[in-house]
Amino acid sequence: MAKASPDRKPTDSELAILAVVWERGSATVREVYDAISERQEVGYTTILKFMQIMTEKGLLEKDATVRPQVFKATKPQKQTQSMLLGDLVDRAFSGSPGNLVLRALSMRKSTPEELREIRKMLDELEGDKP
Amino acid sequence: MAKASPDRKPTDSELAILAVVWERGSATVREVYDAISERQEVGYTTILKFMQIMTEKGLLEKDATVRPQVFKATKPQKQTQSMLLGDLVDRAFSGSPGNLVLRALSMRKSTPEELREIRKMLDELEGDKP
DNA sequence: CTTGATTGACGAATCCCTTCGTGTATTATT
DNA sequence: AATAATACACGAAGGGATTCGTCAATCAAG
Repeated sequence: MAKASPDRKPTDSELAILAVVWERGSATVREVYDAISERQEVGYTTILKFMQIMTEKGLLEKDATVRPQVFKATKPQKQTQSMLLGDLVDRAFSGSPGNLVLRALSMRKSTPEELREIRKMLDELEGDKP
Repeated sequence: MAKASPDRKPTDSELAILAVVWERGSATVREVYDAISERQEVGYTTILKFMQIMTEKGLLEKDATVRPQVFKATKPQKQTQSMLLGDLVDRAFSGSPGNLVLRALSMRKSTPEELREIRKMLDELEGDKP
């Protein structure tokens, strides 16, 4: 069988598209275009081309049986997030996730609920080690 | 005066070089080359070219008065880390740092000391809000 | 069934990252 | 000082990411 691209990291532009698809579960080219063009000046065919390439790469898959064909992500958001994070940790944080977490927290943008969530996660992690 | 690139995000290769420079405080081309070529097959002139371009971009600055010229980073590591993190949060985590932190923690690679550090940071953040 | 508007496929142009080859300047050694 | 080794500058090639223009296919109205 033909080997696709061995799990490359999506580019910034590709991530922008993935974000829309993840949020909606699935999306047509026009839906993605509408969402992105709110923030950036970009052409419809540009988005289309990207989504075609992403389909070739295996980042998206399309259902061509329906007319405005709908795309969905082949990999769940969480998995891609983990990959991206691991990459950043290795490359910019000396392989230390804790290091990264500290810096992320110091950005002071987390809501109280999030902080509570994080604390709960900490409890689990530490309780894990009796 | 000529406007440099307005704080672009360093590429992966540039980050690899920055990592070496940050760790040493400053470094010559050969030092960076030695460090990186331990892990990757790469040419000396390739590293040199990168460091020249990075100097043009303003990522590095060099002291050319000494003979094996020494380079150092123009921006502190923490600042670049924050930029990279903010970028990733916006692009892949819906702008929610807490979201990112949770996922980073779930990677289970943090040491107990790091977890303690993180808890301390949490305490500060929550205490901050009387 | 025509016609106008969307949608989809393709190819080409451009830009920037990445990688080296080559030639020159500088330092070290004898 | 002569020669070898190292360091530096410059330019150019290769490739992938981006961006669009163009044209064919499909759909919605009338």
